[in-house]
Amino acid sequence: MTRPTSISGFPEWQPSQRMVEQDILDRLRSTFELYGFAPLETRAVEPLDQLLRKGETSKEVYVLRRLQAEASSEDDALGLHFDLTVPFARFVLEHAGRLTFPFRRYQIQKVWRGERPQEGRYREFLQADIDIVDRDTLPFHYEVEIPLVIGDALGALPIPPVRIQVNNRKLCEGFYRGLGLEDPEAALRAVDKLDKIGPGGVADLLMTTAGASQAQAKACLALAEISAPDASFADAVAALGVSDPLLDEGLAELVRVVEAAREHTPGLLVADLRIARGLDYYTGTVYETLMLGYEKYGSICSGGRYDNLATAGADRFPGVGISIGVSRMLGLLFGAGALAASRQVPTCVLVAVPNEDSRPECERIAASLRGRGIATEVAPSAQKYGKQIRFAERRGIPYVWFLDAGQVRDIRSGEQVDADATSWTPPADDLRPRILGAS
RNA sequence: GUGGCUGUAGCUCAGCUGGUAGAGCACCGGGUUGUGGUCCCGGGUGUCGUGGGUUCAAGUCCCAUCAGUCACCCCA
Repeated sequence: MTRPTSISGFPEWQPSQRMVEQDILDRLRSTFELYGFAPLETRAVEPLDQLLRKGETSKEVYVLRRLQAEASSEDDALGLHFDLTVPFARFVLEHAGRLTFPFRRYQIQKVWRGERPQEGRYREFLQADIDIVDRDTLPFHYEVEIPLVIGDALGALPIPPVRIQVNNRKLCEGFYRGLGLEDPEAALRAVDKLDKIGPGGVADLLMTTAGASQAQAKACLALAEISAPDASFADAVAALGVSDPLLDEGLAELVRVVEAAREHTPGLLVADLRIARGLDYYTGTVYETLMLGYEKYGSICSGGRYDNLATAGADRFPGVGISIGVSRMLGLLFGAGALAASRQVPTCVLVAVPNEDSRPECERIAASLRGRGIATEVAPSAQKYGKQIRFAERRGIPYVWFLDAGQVRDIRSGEQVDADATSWTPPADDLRPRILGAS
């Protein structure tokens, strides 16, 4: 049989990496719950029409089909969800009667997209998503809160510092409207490419795809180039001399987001009027997040305000949410050698086995340590002690227990002390694997 | 999904214009009838991504495919 190989876009971490991931998920969960978000898991599949409802390109959705199924009815076709926001919107509509609003939930699950994989881009990946929805109307202050939660959540991780870039759809659309542009959506898409194709490229695109005149393109670019860590961006926008009610509304909102973040975590957030976001369902604040030093990898966490995602008949559930690309974040940092676990296994203590007759006694030692929360395993065979120490060393297990000597050895320092299995405790730092990264 | 680049040992790589594979590190065994990491001696551990083709002969040339990566697209 030929050796199996990996499948493009479906990453599998090594156990030591999975320990890092689990640690990170624990911390995210902890922060989310600290803010009162309730856990939710939705099924992996949604009806295809639900998934494609919001203009998603159908090509990137994996469709579910049984091997034996006849190539027939596409009405009941199922697809794997490509994000957690759309399934959540469906869940809210379906269970609105049982939920209390405003409803805030976090959801950490795999999602699937049929895109061409690259570094940090996968076909199966993990997202950690938070959303707040309310019935009929959603107070604006939740758009202020979301980036603060994320700032805390990411700030508690052993990753480089992050910068959340924020913009507001109302601001952009109001500006474009005030400018007299026909197609604000096209203008947004063009402006979004500023980093990639530069001002000249964006100007061309604005004129060819958004029907902008040279003057209008110039104004759009001037807007897009505005960026500030505080409310000063509002003056810069005002100086462009465009007036529109929606623009004013967006400006006021963005000022509130920026100022609140400045108080909560200075340096966390910056108003960046080039941020557009491809998704068309955003209607207010939009967020993107870069890791400092890893800007070229793009956003690891994005989201925004949406007003029409969870809507059915007269029921409207506007929401705001953001999603951390856990797999992307980890993949990039693993690849850069910027994140690792201090050992390959959870084991803290290896009990050396002097001879097989003593194995039961070794197991008793191990049980005693485990009983006090110390991860312990017993050596696989009664080899020479050197070999057993090596077994521990190769896995990064910090301590080896010697039954006959009644001692435990820190194999990193070589320090060996008398120890009693009913009372010995390792330093807190050694109890579990440490995560080595930029924290 | 479209196009480009890459694919040799666990890792980093060498292998010229075709002549059945090498280095460093890692790893394994021994020196050390039992407390490792230094040192000494010994060991290549490999379907040259995979499958075809050309050839007397393919790691090397051709085709396909898979995987990785980059750009487009899109986005976490």
